[in-house]
Amino acid sequence: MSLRPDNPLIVQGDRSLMLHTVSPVTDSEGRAVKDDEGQPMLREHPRFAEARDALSQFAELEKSPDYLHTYRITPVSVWNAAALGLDASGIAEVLEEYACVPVPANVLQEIREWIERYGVLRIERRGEEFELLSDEPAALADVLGYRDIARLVEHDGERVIVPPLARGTVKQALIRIGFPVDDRGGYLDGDALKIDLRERTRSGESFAVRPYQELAAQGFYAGGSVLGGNGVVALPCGAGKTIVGMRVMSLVGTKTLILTTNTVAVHQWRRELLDKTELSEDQIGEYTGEGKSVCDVTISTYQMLTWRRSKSDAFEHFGLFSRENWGLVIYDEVHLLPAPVFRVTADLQARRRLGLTATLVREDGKEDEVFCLIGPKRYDVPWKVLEHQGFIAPAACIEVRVPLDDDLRSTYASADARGKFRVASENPGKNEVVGLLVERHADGRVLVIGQYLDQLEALAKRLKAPLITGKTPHADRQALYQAFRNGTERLLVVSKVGNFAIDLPDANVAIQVSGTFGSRQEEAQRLGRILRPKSDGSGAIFYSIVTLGSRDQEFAEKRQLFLTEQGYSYQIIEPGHLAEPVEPEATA
DNA sequence: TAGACAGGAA
DNA sequence: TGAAATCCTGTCTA
Repeated sequence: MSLRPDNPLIVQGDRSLMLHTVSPVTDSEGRAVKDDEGQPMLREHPRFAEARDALSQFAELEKSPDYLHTYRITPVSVWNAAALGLDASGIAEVLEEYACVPVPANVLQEIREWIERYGVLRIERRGEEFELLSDEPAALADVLGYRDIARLVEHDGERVIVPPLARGTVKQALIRIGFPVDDRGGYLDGDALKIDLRERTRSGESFAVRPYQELAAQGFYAGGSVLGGNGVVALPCGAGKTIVGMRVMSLVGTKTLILTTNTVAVHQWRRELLDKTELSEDQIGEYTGEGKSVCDVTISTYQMLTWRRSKSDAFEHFGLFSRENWGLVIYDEVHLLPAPVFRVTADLQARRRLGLTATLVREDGKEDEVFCLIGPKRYDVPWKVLEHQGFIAPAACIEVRVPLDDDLRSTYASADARGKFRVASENPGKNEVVGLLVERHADGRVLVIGQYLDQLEALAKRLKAPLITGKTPHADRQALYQAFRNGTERLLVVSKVGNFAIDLPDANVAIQVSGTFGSRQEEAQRLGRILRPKSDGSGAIFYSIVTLGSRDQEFAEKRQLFLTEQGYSYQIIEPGHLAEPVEPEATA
């Protein structure tokens, strides 16, 4: 391969990828154009966007400073790509298509080895037994050399039998040594249950599954074959993951257990199912602290399942998994799945399992557990694609960098690492900026979102706006959200309660004043709050306010990674420029 | 019998 | 890295 200097990508020998976001502007004779100060003029690299979209299929964005984005290729990122049908030569083609210098041969070799490992080992059903198989006897012998593997399986010298209850544990142990198993062991069908979607919702609106929702459901179901039936569907907030869940339920047609993060989500699922399926009230049960009814479709929370009287006791409600002959388990917000649920899920490998999430990334690095216990990624679609199709609102992301006052600077300097983060996060200078932004969007529906209660209380007071935190009783929250929806309240200050499960369709401005260390998925959830398409097709604006040159700013960069990967770019503006108007982008 | 609240867990 | 939110159960009051 020759040098192609016009391309944006450099593939390095350590499997990191560097992608240029800009290129110099040249005149008709190919000379770099300089600006007034003699600096070369830059524009977005013409191949940047397509390269980014291609890379996101199999690589993870690691850093995204202005001019140069760094990606990393990891085993799990490659295996997820493999499960979607991408092969080593496909990945190599993408890398070579966009690289400006030759792609190191060792990288291509490593990718090939990883990909080939996916499927080297298979679990298949033989009669009543599950067998671990490989077309390469050497590979099988190799993994049996690990004591952790050997003690889990029964090896009679010829066949390797996986005890049904060890199916998940074996897969976990194998992925840890770098062998993701292609589990074709199939499923128990569960008790049949006819679940039809309605063409008109109970509230009377016409209802149809959107094309991408149908593709996601079919991608998971795989025609009912052992090639599907497990795995994860990743869609942005507001893109209707619940509907994908329902469509899968109607395809599988069986008693279903749905697990969610909190009781609000439990109620939402039930409401949605009643609204859009033919299931009746007495077929859908809620199994929570408020009431424990087990029906054909039962919705519960992760905490319910992982509750125990004390540390040494058994999990009290695990029985729910065997109370009914479930044929499908749906894991809502699968990126938040707690560790003990992994353990139960390991025993559930004979049931179909669907994970739903906006961001497959976990901050605890347990992507490999999701991969082998729930399953590989079956479907995702870049957020920007749904934006172009009008299913989510276009959004502009803006970072405002606020300096720290002199008197706080010494407090900051003398604080330890975590103290620094807190001081910078709660920088009172931010409050003034929030004030300006709220004035600027006087006609908007504005959410101010933050992490620290003191800071939020001060802001609520200053803005004369209602504050919603974990302490706010549920009835009061409902009332405030309702007031926001019908327009009597146009400004709400919310704590972490605002991260999940609140449906505020008309919110079009979010102002983030502080966030969890470097949580990518939190940033995504928060942007998600304003992505519901607006009735007039207008766009949304997401402001992230950070303290200039502080740890706050460093963590903000990390938080932005997922959204950058999805094609959002953060425009940086100084507080002094807030007087200039910023118009939301209109839908193209 | 419902609601409010405390306590512990992860 | 830590703060905040959540959940569940159990107990108390009315």
